[in-house]
Amino acid sequence: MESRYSPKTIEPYWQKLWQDKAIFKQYARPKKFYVLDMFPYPSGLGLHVGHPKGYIATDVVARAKQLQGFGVLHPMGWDAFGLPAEQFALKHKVHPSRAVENNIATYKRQLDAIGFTYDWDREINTTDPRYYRWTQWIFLQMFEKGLAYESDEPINWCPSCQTGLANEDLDDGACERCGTIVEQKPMRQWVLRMTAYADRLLEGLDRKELEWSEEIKAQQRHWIGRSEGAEIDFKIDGSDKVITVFTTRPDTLFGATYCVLAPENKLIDELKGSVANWSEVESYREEVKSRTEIERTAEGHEKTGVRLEEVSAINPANDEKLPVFVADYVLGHYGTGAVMAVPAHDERDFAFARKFNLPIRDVISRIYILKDENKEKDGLETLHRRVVDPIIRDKEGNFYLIKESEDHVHFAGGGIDEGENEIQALSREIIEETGFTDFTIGDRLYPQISCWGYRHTKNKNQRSVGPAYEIILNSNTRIHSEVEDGRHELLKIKKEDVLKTITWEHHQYLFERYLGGQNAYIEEGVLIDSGEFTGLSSEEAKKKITDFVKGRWVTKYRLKDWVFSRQRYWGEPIPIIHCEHCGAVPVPEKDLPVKLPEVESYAPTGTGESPLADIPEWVNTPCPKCGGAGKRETNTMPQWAGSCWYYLRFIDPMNEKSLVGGGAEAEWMPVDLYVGGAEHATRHLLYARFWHKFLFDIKAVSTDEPFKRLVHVGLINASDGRKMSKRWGNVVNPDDIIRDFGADAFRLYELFMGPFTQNIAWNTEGLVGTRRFLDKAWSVRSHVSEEKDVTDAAHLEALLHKTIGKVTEDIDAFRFNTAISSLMILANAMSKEPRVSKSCYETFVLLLSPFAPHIAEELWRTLGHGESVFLAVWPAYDNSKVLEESVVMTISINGKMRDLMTVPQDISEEDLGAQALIREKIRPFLEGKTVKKIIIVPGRIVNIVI
RNA sequence: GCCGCUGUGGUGGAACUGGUAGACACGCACGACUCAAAAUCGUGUGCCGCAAGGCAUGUCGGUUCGAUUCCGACCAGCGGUACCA
Repeated sequence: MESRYSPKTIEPYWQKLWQDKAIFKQYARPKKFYVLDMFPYPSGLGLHVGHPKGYIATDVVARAKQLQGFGVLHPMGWDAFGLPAEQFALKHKVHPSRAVENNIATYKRQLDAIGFTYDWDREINTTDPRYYRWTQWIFLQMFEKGLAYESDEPINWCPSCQTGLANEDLDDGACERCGTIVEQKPMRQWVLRMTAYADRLLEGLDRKELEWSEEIKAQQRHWIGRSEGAEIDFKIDGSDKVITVFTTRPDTLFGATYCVLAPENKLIDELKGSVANWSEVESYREEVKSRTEIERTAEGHEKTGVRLEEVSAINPANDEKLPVFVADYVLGHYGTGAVMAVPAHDERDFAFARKFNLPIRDVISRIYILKDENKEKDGLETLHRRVVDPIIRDKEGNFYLIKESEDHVHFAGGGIDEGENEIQALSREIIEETGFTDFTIGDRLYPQISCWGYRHTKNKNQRSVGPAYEIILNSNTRIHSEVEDGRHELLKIKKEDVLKTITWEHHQYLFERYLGGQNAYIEEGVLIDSGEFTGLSSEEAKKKITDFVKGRWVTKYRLKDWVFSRQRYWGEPIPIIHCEHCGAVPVPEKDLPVKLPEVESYAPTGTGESPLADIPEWVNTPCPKCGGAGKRETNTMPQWAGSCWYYLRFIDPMNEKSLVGGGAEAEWMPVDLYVGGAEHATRHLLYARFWHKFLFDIKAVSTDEPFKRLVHVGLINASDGRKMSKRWGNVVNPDDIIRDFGADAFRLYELFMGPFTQNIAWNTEGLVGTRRFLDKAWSVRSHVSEEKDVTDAAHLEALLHKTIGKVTEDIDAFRFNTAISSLMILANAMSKEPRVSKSCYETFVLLLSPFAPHIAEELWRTLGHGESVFLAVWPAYDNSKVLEESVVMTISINGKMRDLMTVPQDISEEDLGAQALIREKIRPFLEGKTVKKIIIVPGRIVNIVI
């Protein structure tokens, strides 16, 4: 054995041996474990130190699992179609296939230097025709089932990248690659009906066996954006046309005071003849069209719109005629592109109504149920009462008037009597209760509030509901009132103290909303002023009102179908032939793959057509159905297509009969552990789940969720906190780190830096720590006794077993940083011992081996083993060896640590308490105090309460 | 705005089901070795204080004998999403 640890010599040696001897192809074992990385997109820049973090983690797990007796599948491949590769090729004037080849070679060399267990016999490359043959095959299956279809809807078009994009490819309305703001461009495109799987994609997330972080699940749920609601028809007055609106709140239908159509809504064109101000409407629509999504949102949600003069919609609930507007706050692509506006209960409608001076009618009130003794009593008559409350302030708003009665403090409101309206009742109540007569009635506040409870003065249940108004006192003119009789007290309270002073909860709420300014009440509650539905809860009313107006209960999604064609060269050709007679005809399976033709120029055409369209000898081909003249589809698939199913191909990469053989598929699926960046939450992971569920439906796979456990890796940023990028000149190359510190120190450091899922800044200085640790682990080898009967000190043995437990658990839980720290503690302890037993050191080497495989293999062999350490067996944990005879206990006074005491493991509680009290450090604290209680937590703490 | 996550020494971070806050590591200081330096080894290192002791886990409250951990309100940062009816 070398006396000095030299990673440069041992690392390439063992890497070669592991490959040559196929150490990591123990596939025949009875238990399987499929561990997968999100395969890289090989860019021209090569790897930086941030990239391998996830790969190192899966490698640690793969090695540990093999030691624990599993047959482990741990493959690697390349995702290489798509714009980045094509743009790199254009810039460097090489063919994309050449560029990809070179980039892969660089990546592979860099990865191999880190020492991974990949089975390169299973390497796949999405741009290889033998691979994309099956990507095309899956597309054809979708086409057969009607899940792939052509559409002419406007799509997101990036004028700089010259291609259409899916919704998922946008970043704040801009192309996520180049930052150019996208346009809406109508063009023919292929679309995958992902919405058909929306519910199943949601459902799958709720499965118990799916071990995914809440974060990613929440992101996917949000992206799918399922909402249930009603489609309700509003007839157009004097016409047979209807406006169909979508609403999640049919319970607010009686509060609708107008309708809004999205500018894109085709119904507007149909109404052209009856719109009096057509030119105004038309110019508004033009204006909206010219503004991008970004501009629309940048305006701070300021509402704009135009009324369709002389058009009215009829509210099917009460036959009221409502004005109709066109406004861009209603989106054309969601729901039905039309809404009923209920300003009292929707923020956007509220803002629009205020701006355009439209009526606001509240039909939902918040319920307050009085507490305890004031709860409604069964079997009593229930009174329904309309009330109104004044919020009375002086001119300056310095103080507010509140009434104190019996044991409550509240606003001085009261009931509305027969024949009175709100304003009359309000005026009367103010004068009666406060005596003030010179006041102005201000804003009516939202919402009305219902207060339900038992009134013992009447021995009845009472449900009162009503609005509040702001009242401004103009002068001190007063007359005789209840206050003067001494029955009540009138309090003058400063604004900031009002909330504290009021005792009725519903009046507190009222005042809070008053302070918050006028806004819509968007929560659910109980219906008011809603005809026969008055008094129902929102929940009850939703379906009843929908039925009443013959509406349909429907489900809508935010998720859209996946725009699947790109007008670029470097992608999988879509295997379709267009024929004048037969339409879109699938390429027969026997003719797959449709190979991407070799071309001189693959730059985008600038016409919105794929460069493939310029190659007549490729495009022109007979129709497979009728034999007539046909033309190949010239659009290609998006970058994400190949990654939708690659994990299946790893299982059976050479199969020429099917994408994956059934037996092998059933043997290895699902993927037990999948590790990759969180940035793929709504694209790759959603797309792949969609394809997988489809493959499950056509019985190509046996599971309907592909990835059992998903862990997302935290990013490594540059030391300046920014992303590592050529642009900032802050990129650190793993080659340099491996040259200076060795691959093992590099692997350890990547995982030791911090919690695995957390983002963190790179710091090369930290590497000396993990390197020193390896040096120490190496030097301890010279303490190892060659004699058989040497036993370790008791504390070392206990520590060893603690470490076995800790490392085993931590690897499972992805707590690599603390696993490594516990290995450091063990190494430090061994280095202090003059003699360490061989078995102790061997166990240490085994525990270290997943993290630092090269040094572990080298040390293992010097201990006299002829076979690889990775064919050995993971050490077993013995709990009985962890317990020591004596234990250190904390003595604290009132929870504060004061002293430590070493006692035997089996000491009785009485002895413990007694001994604690007479400790030298403790006694001074007890002087002149009484000991109230002594709390003992065995093995941990004695707490003296004084 | 909404959803999710995170706030602990000079730095990265640790703390199991509420029980010694700061493990492990970096850095720094001092010492040993050396002609010297690097490397290595040893000792120390939350803050204030000579000390006894006090103060400390984003802020303010609460529960508890005892809170980084549980509860409530707030503040800050990161990520996702945003006029989705």
